[in-house]
Amino acid sequence: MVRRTKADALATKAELLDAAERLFSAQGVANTSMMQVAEAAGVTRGAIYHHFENKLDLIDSMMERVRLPFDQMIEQTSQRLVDNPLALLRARLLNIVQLLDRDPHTQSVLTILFHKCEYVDDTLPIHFRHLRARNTCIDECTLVLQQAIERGQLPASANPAQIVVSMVAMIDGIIYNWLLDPEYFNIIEAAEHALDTFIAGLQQRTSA
Amino acid sequence: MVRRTKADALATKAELLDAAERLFSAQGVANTSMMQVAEAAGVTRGAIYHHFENKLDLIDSMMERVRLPFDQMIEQTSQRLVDNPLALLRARLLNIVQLLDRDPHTQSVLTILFHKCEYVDDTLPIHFRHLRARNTCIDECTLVLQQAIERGQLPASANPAQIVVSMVAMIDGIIYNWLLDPEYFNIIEAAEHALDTFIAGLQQRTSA
DNA sequence: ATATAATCATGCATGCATGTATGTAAAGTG
DNA sequence: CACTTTACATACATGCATGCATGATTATAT
Repeated sequence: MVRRTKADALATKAELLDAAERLFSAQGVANTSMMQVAEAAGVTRGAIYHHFENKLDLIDSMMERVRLPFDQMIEQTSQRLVDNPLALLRARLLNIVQLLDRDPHTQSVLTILFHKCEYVDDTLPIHFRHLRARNTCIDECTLVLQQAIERGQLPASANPAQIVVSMVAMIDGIIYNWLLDPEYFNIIEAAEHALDTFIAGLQQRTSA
Repeated sequence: MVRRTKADALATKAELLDAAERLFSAQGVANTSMMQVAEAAGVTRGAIYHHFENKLDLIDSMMERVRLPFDQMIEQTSQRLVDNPLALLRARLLNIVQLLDRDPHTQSVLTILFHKCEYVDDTLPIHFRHLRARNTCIDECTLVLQQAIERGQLPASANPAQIVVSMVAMIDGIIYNWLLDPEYFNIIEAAEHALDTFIAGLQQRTSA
């Protein structure tokens, strides 16, 4: 087989990305060779170098396909909670783990980012995507928290930056541990319990 | 130089471990060759293979030197808080981040475990050490929480397993993010704030 | 219908990393 | 003072993985 049709080409490209996602999330990035990816996709290495410049470009394209949950959080959350900032914040953070719980692609990609990819200079563009998504998430949460303070849901003495660090760390930690062993606990229940308890603590400190 | 004295041999072995710790935490494990480690320690690769079987043995020996904070937590915490389980739990979890904040070796090793080491079959023995430490930490915290319930600090309806997942995830997330950028926030303050707020939430739910 | 360009396969060159085998000179041992 | 072992250095063999260059064949455009 040579020169398949344009639609076929797109199909093989997608299969290459699928294979990369599977292998990287299963064996690790550095531990997976281009040859393994090609074989898993049913082609040779030549096909990869036709569609992608190199390994990093392959990874980058693979990431490009999925919207990281931190990104998706912002647009997805309903607007009708705007008069209840604290509930909005809770809903948005929960949306992150809900997306992760339901979408296998997100699971694979986040597994790669958290556990199957060394954080080194070579792979910096990969992690930039991760960091950028998290930073916008942090900024967004900070804004919502300030609204919560303005509306009296939290005391004026509350430190939004400090609170956001705690809440994002909580979600990150839950995701980190759940990806290590998804059978160990239910991520939705864990996130709800953690968020609700933490928010309850914030509100108690309001009245204190 | 050939055949230095026995004391010198121990010194070079220590320098090899130091070099490995520095390079692995800076460049990643898979991205660092035995030659780089040897050069950084001022010897050749032959020296490494004399002291260690292979790369994995080198990493394992490097980990063996430090006690992971989750391990250290158990023995270190004072016993006089035994009549206040909740305070004991808080102290123990805080001890983890305090050790991390103060000890550079712990910082390097945890950086490797969290960010500079792919979680793959080849490096499984490495992560086993991490997981084992965390599991004993979880078990210990669960016990303390049950005591807190018995003493009425928490309602009988509280789910210790659920609470532990949240608290450990919180600490994990804080460590994870702090290691990414230690300048971004103060880890002690963040951990205290997160723990206190969460515990306050637990207690509020007690009275509810 | 012809020229062009796309889609991949194949082969090669190169470099790097690992592991091992061997050499060597001094330290340890009696 | 033998002579054995230790602590490394040096050298080699091997295997991969990458990147590129080229080839083959057909879709596609004009």
